[in-house]
Amino acid sequence: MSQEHEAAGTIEDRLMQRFGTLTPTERLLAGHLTRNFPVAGLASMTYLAKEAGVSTPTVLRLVQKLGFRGYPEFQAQLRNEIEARLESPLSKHARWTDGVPQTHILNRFADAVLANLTRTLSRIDHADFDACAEMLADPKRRVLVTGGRITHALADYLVTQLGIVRPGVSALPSQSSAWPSALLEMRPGDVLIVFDIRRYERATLQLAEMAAERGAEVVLITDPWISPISAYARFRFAAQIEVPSAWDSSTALMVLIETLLAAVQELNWPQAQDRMTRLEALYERASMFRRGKG
Amino acid sequence: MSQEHEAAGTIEDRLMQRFGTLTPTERLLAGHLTRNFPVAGLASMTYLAKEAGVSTPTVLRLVQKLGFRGYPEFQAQLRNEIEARLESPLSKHARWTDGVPQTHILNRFADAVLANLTRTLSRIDHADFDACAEMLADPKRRVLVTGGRITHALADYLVTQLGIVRPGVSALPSQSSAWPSALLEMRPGDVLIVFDIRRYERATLQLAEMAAERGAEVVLITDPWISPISAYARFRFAAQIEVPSAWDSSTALMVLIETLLAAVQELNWPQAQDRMTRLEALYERASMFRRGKG
DNA sequence: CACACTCTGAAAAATAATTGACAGACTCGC
DNA sequence: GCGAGTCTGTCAATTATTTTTCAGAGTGTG
Repeated sequence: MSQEHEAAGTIEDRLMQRFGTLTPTERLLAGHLTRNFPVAGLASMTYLAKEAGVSTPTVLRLVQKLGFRGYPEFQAQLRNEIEARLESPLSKHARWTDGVPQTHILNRFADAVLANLTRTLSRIDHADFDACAEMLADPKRRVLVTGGRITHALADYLVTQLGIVRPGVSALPSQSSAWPSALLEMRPGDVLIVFDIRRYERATLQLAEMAAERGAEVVLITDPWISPISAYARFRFAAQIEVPSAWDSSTALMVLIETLLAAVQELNWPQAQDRMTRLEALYERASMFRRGKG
Repeated sequence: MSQEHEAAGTIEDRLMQRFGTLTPTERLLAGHLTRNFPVAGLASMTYLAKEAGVSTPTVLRLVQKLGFRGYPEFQAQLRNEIEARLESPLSKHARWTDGVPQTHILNRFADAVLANLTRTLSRIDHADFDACAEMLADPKRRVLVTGGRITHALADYLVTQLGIVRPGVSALPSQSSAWPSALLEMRPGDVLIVFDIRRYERATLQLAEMAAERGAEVVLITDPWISPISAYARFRFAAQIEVPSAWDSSTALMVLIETLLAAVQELNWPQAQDRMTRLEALYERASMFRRGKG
């Protein structure tokens, strides 16, 4: 069903719906607005314009594109929405999808994921975390990543993103028959990142063992039951993975990955930035891009 | 810092605290303010005065008794409080890793991710969501999945997991040169799931367009700025992706995927369960074949 | 009942915000 | 390259809002 919600809808909806039709500067503003929603819109137009880095007429034009006659009308609507939001049971999950019973899969799942995340994050030993990030930021070490049946997609993601920030990152081949030759190339001080959850695979364990023997630093990303690889790991991070389904959630793993990535990126920002701009240029040249800002 | 703000605390607290020292008309105003807190305070002083049935100087005097230099300062403080209140209760900072400054990347990132998640989940149109899950649960439709430079890992994850639950799921080849032949095989009613965020790629847009022309149902998973593919999509889901880093977070996308997976799995649980046990058995045999584990 | 005092709102003055008109900058198609 | 068209900020006019001033109304006291 459904693209008829055009005319009305909440301000947030309208912003998203019309984002495509906005001009570059207006997108700048729309971005700022959604990022700091809704409070940013409560300030005066002048202030909002300054914060977003645009001029006041741009603010006015955007607001008019959203269907309001003027800024005051926009603010009135915004206040109404805030009122509605604040009045609904604000303690619990009032922010999940309204109009759906609490037993709907959406709500049950959202609850579980949120709980997983808070637990996972609060369990991180920050000293370990910092040390691990520092190790991963060292460009002299090469980094190999491997995952299991389910987690290989996450390993892949990590390789892609970490590979943007620093050189020498690669994925281990997916067939374990090809691992020995990869191990042979490994130097002491190199890093092996292993994803290993539930159904721990024996081949992965052996891989970690051999890597550790060859002097590689093993980083283990696992579940709360802790893979046996832990024995060979210099760093280990456990993510909560249980959700109301027959399989395990990878969301907390994803957050772990991204948090590490953020830390590594922050640690050697100059190089990372340099790599990113160069990479960007290469991509730019390689394919035709839509115009527009990121 | 010399003088004011001796009375700290939230505006509501201050109102209560000083209620006793107020004059009759000021109490009228204070009552109105607490009854319609906090939205009443966001309007202009003139409007607020009229609503409360007092004059504008009275408003100003009350606000000054509360310790503010003027009405604008009062409103700024009010906005801050609203912002704090609108933040997810879960992102109350106390939960994150203690002993680390709030500015540590771990905390900043955790905050951002949590906010993204609540935003993303609360934004899902549940009717759309249900309809989409039902469509994906239909075993007669084949499902193709494709992603971009960064999102291909997510597409991969979706294929792996959805492929466990139902038959006929595959990833589109990664080179766009191989897409035409894949399109040729597509039948009306088949589903194309497209991940498309920021830097929207032109080739992906064309793919979606052609698929839609051939009668395929397009499901778009995108960012808040909404990929232009939206025009061809039967269903579209937007995930918040901004985090304190130079790249975009995929966590919210991951949650979207998993929530959909959970819904699909729930919809045809018997078949899914059957497939899962059979698959399990196959993996068991395969690993024994490789030299087994206990 | 006058006096001192406080409280209150009307109106004016000061300040800030909103909006429209315009012109330079930029992009795109040719 | 060049013109048509679009975008965007500067500026000024208009409008609204905040703040000050001040006089009258209310209150309680001696």
